[in-house]
Amino acid sequence: MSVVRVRYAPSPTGAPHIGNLRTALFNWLWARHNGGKFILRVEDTDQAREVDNGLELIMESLRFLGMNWDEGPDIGGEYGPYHQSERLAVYKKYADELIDKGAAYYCYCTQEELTQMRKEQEARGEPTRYDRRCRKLTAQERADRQAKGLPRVVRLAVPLEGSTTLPDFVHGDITIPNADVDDQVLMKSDGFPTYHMAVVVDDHLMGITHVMRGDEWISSFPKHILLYNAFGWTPPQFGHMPVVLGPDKKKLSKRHGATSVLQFRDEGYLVEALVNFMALLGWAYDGERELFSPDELIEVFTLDHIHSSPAVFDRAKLDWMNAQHLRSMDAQALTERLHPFLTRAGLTVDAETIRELVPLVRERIKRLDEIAPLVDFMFQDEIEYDPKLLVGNKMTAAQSLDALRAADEVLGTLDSLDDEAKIEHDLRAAAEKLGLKPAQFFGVLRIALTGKSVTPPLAGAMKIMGKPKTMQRIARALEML
RNA sequence: GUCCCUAUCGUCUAGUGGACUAGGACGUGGCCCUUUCAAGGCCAAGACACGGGUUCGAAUCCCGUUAGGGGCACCA
Repeated sequence: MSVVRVRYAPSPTGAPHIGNLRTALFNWLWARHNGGKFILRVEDTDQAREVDNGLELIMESLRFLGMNWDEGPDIGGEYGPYHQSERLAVYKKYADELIDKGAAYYCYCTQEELTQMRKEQEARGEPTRYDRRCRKLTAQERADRQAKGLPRVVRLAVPLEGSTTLPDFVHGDITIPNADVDDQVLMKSDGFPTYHMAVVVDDHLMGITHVMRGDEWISSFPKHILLYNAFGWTPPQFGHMPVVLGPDKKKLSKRHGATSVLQFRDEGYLVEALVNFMALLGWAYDGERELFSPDELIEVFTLDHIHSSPAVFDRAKLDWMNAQHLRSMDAQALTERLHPFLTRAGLTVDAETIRELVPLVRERIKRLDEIAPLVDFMFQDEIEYDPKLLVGNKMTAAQSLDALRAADEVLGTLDSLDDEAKIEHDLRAAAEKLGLKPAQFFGVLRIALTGKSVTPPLAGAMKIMGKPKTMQRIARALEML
């Protein structure tokens, strides 16, 4: 069996969104599953649409997701160059070959002629397509135009009869009458190839074995197969991936909020979760198991389970999945991931302390960025809160006072607050002695210590804050009561 | 308009003619646990778009209908 070679071939028009990257992921998984090659190629044949840092954003997204490539514009490879704009001579050569074979022809129609033609077709209620007038040019007419040096494009001479069968491993074979296929432009008048020309030539030259691309390409699929036929090349295996939709069932776009993985990364989603989630968008293992590490995905990913219908991107499930990965993650790794999110929130916390924070927060956050508001009180010098909160529901000020005094006394006798189990035990005993429910007792203490009604467990928090800060907060609360 | 693709719980999906009174997960509701919040456990509601065939038998095959989506560029 020949080695699997797949590619991700985006055009550098901005940060790739989840939909594009999901397709890239399928390619990458397939390459890794087979020990094959994953190639990054830049489809920059439209100068007008290009964005300056487009390629950089694409590479950054891929790197973040851990999708490493074996050949690409930055690292080269034996099939380079990997920028289509640097392969112009190659396309020219193959276009000439098609002309020589009679499988393509020069077209001298101007933009104006074409729009005029389409307008008339529309008026007559006909499908809009090139009417092949230049294909019908006589040798004399052709020579005349050539002599005048008129701008020209190269068009594919689609067979007038018959039909073409498009082999697709996700949709199954699709057969299209050739009469429905337009004489597509292959080479633009500026010497650049169109997507159709470049993709076929490059996939063939680069030895691509499987093409997985978005569903939106299926309508130009016939042109591609026809081109392979015209060249006498064997096409790679094709699979068109279902599109990813937003919650409104429309194709995912910026309108739906975050769509770039870079944004997701900044919001505190884990690579592991993002990869896991994207893999399950249009692909399933067995319908039962759905939590996978990237390595596990590589192992179990196969083409036969790719869906043919579109999938809606469900943020709630991503959140759940992120939380799952957060919990199963190694403590040290989680510590490292959490660090920047604390720093960014203005909290200076050393790695050792974050390590202690991990068991306190890992089951309470769904995203990394949720850590700061959860633990900030431990690192601030002063906390602000409404003293009224010190008296809980169904409690009197006297009871709160008793609770805080008891806590002050219990904690005060301890050398340090390092023994969480002991603290908890002693505090519970104190509550019982006062005839207070744990919820009431700890509720008051929680406000005194944190200023919030929702926090991680108190014993763990006190341990991290240390005795002086803890005692000082209780004292301050006592003053306010 | 025309060509093409798609159609199982709200969402992601399992299902490839009989094991389907259609399974799992997210979400939702309830209960349990509980130091708040989570997490966890248990339970519940919830789907084969519609209509025709084919077949002893259809979520599964075929044909229509409907509804979504995509294309119809010297854009990818």
